[in-house]
Amino acid sequence: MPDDPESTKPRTRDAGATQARILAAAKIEFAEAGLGGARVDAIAARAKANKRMIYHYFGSKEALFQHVLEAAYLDIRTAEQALDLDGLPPAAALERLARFTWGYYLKNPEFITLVNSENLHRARHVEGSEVIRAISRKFVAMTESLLARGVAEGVFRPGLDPVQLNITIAAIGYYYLTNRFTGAIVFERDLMAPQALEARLAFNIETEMRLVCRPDMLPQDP
Amino acid sequence: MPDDPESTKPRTRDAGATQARILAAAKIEFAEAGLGGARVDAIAARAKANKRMIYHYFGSKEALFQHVLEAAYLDIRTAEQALDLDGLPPAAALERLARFTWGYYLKNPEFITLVNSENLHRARHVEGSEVIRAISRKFVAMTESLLARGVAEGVFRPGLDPVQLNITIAAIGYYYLTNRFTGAIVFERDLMAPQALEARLAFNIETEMRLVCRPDMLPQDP
Amino acid sequence: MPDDPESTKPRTRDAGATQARILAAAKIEFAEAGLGGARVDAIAARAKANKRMIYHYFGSKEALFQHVLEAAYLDIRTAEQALDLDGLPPAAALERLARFTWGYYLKNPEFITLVNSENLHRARHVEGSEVIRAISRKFVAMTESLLARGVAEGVFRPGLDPVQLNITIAAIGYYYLTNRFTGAIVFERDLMAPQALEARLAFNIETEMRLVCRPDMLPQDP
Amino acid sequence: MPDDPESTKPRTRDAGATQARILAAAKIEFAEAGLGGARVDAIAARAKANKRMIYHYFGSKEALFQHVLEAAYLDIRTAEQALDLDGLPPAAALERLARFTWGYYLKNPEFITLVNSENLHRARHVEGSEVIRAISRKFVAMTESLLARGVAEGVFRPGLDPVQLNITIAAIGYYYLTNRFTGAIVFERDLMAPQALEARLAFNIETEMRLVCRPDMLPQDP
DNA sequence: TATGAATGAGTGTTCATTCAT
DNA sequence: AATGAATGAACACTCATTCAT
Repeated sequence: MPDDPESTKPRTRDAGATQARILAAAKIEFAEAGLGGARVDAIAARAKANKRMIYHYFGSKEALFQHVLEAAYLDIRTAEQALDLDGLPPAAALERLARFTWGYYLKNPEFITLVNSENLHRARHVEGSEVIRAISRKFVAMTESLLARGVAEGVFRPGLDPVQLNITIAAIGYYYLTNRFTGAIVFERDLMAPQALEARLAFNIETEMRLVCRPDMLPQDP
Repeated sequence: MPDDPESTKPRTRDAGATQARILAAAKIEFAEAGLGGARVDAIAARAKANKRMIYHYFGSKEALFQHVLEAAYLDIRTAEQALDLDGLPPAAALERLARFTWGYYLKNPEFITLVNSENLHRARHVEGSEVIRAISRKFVAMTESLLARGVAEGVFRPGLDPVQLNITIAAIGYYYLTNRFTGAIVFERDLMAPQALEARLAFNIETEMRLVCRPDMLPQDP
Repeated sequence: MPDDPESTKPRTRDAGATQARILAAAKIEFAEAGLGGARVDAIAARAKANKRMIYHYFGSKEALFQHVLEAAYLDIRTAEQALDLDGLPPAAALERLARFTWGYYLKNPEFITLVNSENLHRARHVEGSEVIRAISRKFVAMTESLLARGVAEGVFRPGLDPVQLNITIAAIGYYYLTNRFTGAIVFERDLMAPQALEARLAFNIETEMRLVCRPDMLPQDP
Repeated sequence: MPDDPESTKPRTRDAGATQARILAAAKIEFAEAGLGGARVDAIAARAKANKRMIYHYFGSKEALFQHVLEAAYLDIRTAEQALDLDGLPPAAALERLARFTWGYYLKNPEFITLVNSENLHRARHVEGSEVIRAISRKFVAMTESLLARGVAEGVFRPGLDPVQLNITIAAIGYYYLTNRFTGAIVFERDLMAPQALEARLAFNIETEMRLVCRPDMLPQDP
């Protein structure tokens, strides 16, 4: 039987493919229900794999969660590194980072839920991951060098802590999206309407620019 | 036997007290484990109440969760209303709101976890609460009038959306705290050290001030 | 406040009335759900009495069931004795008994369910009731004397066992009604339609007449 | 290890056998305690199966009850079809049916309790079963053709409703057996003594013959 | 007499995980 | 490599009954 890339049915005896299907299924399930709420049966069903395979390849539900988390962090950090901020003027680079972060959260909503779940469990699963530690360092370094460059060029305010900046960039997008359900009720507004998303992105960029840029380098208000 | 106010043992035959103990215990348990992870047995044990009482008074685990959520929202919104922002100059009022929000999250960490849990469940339990809807309106109105006053006095930038501002004020504190566990690993820093908390509060105030105030009204950098 | 006989609310401090309400409620609940399925809470609610009263007056759920059963047997046996079969010619008396039995089951459907429930429990609750034993003797004696009279008058066949006759009279009505739900499906017919009930009664009388009367004393078929 | 057909212990990894053991255990438990009184734990223990398997194979206690009921109806109806009434003269065929019905109830006492339980629940579980509807039709057809044949041969009375006849045949056996416990008290007689059973069967046949046969075709009384 | 609070043992059901093939 | 059967511990929830007033 020839390879059928369209099919979602298990290609019998293809270890790599089975693992990939399980990981993909687990990402969805964990994102929808959290670590505690996720069901191993549901993951197996979604992956069109035998439940036993999950244990064969990953050992336990928690270990699988760890794998999923690691992959998630790897994915966002890799995409960030590909932004090539160095090739842009500092202010433009900052905006690109801001847009990317927002866009990534929007396109990968599981990332947010996974991180929330992991924090509910006090980062137990991420703690031992050397991979995550390594890529995180590069992530901070990226903002650090961007800030330094901006200051050197006289565009950014000096003295800003790159960690605080990173946290803030993440926060203003992440919070809006993770709390979109209660937010819709508290603020009586459809926070996910296209216009609303656009407005939030603009507001976030404004926030970041005013935080980072020297006031005299800001575009004038109309 | 005289009243023993110190005792956590059930004061027999006191319906109100039992309900209160159950609610308090539930808040802790739900905050620690989320809705799905919370155990009714654990809540009963913590409340030093019989499990049956939970069902007697609240009907179900989910209904109890709803009660806890409602109480949580009521608490923060009530405290906000007590801030008396109207009695302060706009910038000072904004700072007070910023400090309060940060302080409330710090002192009531369950609030954050409860809200996270509710959003994992798509705000299903908060949806029908007219109480929450009502107090939320007053909350938005408060910021709205603060913004208007600041603009009128020439201190704040015009055109700011009070909802976006509220979200941002919440976001930059909430995110830092809810993700403090993964954050500690990603940023290789103890985010909960007293100094770190102080620094974050200062950074947040700075962020908000620059966002809201007219640049010429900001204190000069050294 | 004057007595309000219409009210179903408990007349405070009226022991007899409370007991009666509890018994009535229990009869309905036991009939609907059986001994095992009946809920003490439901009985209390239906009786608009405090649950504690059930235990005060009857001691336990099972004891209450026993009371209900005893009352039920007493009721049907008393009504039977009031038929005054002796005042009628034998064949007419037999028909009256047949009609009464059918009518009683129809008007008191709980009786059937109670008896079923008691038999599921191997007559444990009825076993010790001297009342039931006593009235039962009179019940059998009634048929016995009817049969004897019919034989003496040359209308009934000799040698019939009054116990078998009693059982048969009960059976052909009781079975039809207790199994009316599965019966409706098996026989694809609405067994409870007025016409169907009439037809069954006629069929039962026919069965009993042919069983008891001498063939030559039967009305000729058309 | 060789097959041990004597053993009631689970032959490991045999799905069909496990299902069969569960069904058999459930039949006994449901018959003894009714649907409500039956305990899933008890069924599992009796079946020497893990409780989880009951849910794996049958989904729920109620679904299991439905399976048991369906099997019970299938069993009696299949046995009836095997009676080959067509091969006998009408009166003999009627007697064979009467003897079979009585014998089946005696040998399968669970059947009666299951049907009682199902009627307590208003035939909820049997309602949707197309299987039961189909075999029931054949059952009625059987008596229908027997009656027609008997009339054609001049042995049976014309105009008898086969449904009423079926109900009566069932009733006079079923009622005697299902109410044997209260019956023993009411009639102060051991209704299950071998002689008593024999006498009842004879009485029932007599009842049915007199009901169905033309009076002149009945054997003369001594 | 009457009440509502409280309880412990149990219900049906679910789950992550392991076994046998 | 892959599968479906099997398990035991737990889980949310229920119930008859008793306690305190």
